[in-house]
Amino acid sequence: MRVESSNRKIAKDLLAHYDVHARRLPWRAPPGSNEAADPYRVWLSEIMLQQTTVAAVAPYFARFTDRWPTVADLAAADDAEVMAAWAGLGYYARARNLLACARAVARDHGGTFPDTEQGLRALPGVGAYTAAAVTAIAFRRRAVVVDANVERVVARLFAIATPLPAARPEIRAAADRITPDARAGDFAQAMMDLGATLCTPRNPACGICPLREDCAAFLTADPAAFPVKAAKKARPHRHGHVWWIERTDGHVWLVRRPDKGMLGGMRALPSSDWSAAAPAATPPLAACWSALADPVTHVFTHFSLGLMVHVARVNGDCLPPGQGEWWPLDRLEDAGLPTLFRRAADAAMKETIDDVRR
DNA sequence: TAGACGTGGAT
DNA sequence: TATCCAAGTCT
Repeated sequence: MRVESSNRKIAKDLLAHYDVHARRLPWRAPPGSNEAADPYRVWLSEIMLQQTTVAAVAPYFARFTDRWPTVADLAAADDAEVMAAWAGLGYYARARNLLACARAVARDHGGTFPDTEQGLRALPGVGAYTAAAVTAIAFRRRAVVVDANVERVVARLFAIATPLPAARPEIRAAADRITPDARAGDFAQAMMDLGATLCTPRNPACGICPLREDCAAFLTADPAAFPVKAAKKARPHRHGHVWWIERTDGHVWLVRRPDKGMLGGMRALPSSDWSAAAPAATPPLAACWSALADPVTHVFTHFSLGLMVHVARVNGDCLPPGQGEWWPLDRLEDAGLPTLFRRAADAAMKETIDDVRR
């Protein structure tokens, strides 16, 4: 009985704090308003926010909802336009699944999102977290929403010493116990706001935390030590080559990467495989190639990469092998290149300018 | 189930 | 500069 009331107190304290301090975000209904959140906007925001900060998402969310205001609009969109609009946000499988999901909703669900976790979970790109979040936030049904914020807050509230990821079942059970029957969506967003603003990974602001007196970790010497995490592996380095083929009339040769694998489905510069041992430089076509002095480097989640940039200028008769397109240099931003290739392009174009100066 | 899968900001 | 990390999902 005491435990149960303690769990209720956590939700009560947190919701009271949320009613005053909720962040105003473009995909949220205004605070205090009783208007229902649009499932399309909630879903879109949840996909964009996966492993991605609010600050990074905000401009993309604005552009997407402006250009495709409804799930039907998005379902009818051109693949290449959606992929280009996603460029720079990362984890491009999300964009491919976003389109597949919108089309599934349009085709199989009459343009209306399923309103249960099970129904949502069956959609492409919708996992346990997103299904629960949309259920709770957009449809105002009880669901246990567990993301990295909730994991951290819960691990601290109950001083869970089991390291992640083994602690997941324990954390989920605890999250279930403190999730209220009413306002589960607000509760989930309140937990995430708390994790993002006060109960942060480092230097948590325990002094002003509304759950301070409910928190077991606060009673320890180092609340930030929770959640305990397993050690990480070192990040390997890979090497490769990238080819800047510029036509004298101001176009560059772009290809589309295969749907599977790194940067799948995105426009790109032609490049070699990326491997631990530096591969030999075998250009895609015969031309007068010059290599830039410094490689373009980029750090991905599971490896870092250095690409040698090779530049060639060719005449209008040239046609590189394989699938690709000549893209006008003066609107290269519209090509939607992932950051790695955008940097390689910047380096190649800077070199070209330096050449002209010489 | 552990690894693949991007990016940029904070420290 | 190096490391961590953010509203995870898929295989």
